[in-house]
Amino acid sequence: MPELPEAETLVRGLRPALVGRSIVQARVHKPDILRVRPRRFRDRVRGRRIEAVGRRAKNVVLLLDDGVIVINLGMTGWLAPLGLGPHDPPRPTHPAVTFRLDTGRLVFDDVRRFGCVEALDPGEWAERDATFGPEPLTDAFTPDDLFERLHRSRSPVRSWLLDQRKVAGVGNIYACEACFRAGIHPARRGVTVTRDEATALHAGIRGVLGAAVEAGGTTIRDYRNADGASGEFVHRLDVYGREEQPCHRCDDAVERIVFGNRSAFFCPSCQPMIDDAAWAARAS
DNA sequence: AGTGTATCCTGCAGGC
DNA sequence: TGCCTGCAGGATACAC
Repeated sequence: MPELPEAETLVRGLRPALVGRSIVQARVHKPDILRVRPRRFRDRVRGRRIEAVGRRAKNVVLLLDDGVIVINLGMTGWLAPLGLGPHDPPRPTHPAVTFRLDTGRLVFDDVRRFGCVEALDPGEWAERDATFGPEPLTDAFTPDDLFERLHRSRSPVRSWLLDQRKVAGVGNIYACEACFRAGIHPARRGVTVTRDEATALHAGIRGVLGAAVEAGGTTIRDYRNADGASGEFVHRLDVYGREEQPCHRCDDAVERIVFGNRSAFFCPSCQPMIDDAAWAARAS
């Protein structure tokens, strides 16, 4: 569920509550949320101090005085700071890991348990960090770079955008929205995207992610920020979840198709399909 | 190598 | 009411 804007919103809410706190002990309620045995995990985090709270791709990153906790929220994961501010968020319903702090506690709550909590040493974290593509809201992400790499791929653009090694933090909602903003059919092969279209896609990705961060993310069903509040960007989506509703640009009906086992939403008029044959004809 | 599919898990909505 | 199917914001292990 959470993509870059949702993880970023959560991080911004957690930061003031968590920086400077120490982890007294961790309790693992659902061991399948870890990648190591619970005992090993507990040993790695016990007694550590939280120096900083950040985000990389869709992950919440707790920088410790010795090591790093990386939390992948999966589809339904969120972090509840309890006893750390004036108001508590709603009570977690499916706690997977609880960090008992010197003051209060932090609960990783995850209904579907697709999330993952890891305790890495600095070297392991550097390795992991290097597997992610550029952060789309930083200068490391440029239109030229996007074009050069996308143009070499035969993947559908939507699928390419979901690959965290290509661009960090983009998920299904914002991939669909960015394609709409750029006028690119989500199933078009990367190789068919022109330099101008890649520039528009770059602007679309940045625009939609930036606006969604400002709006506190998108709540379709489960997403909650650190206060337990919903994300308001759901009201500003152009195509995602809007099957059969009028396109905000041309009034035609938004369509839904499935590929890569996931729904893609698009406007058939604003985002015409260009397949290999059409691409060949256009190139000649 | 690079793409596409199936799968992990739970909850909910809709059809009958 | 209850049972069934399909669907969900992610990531990855496989098949080709």
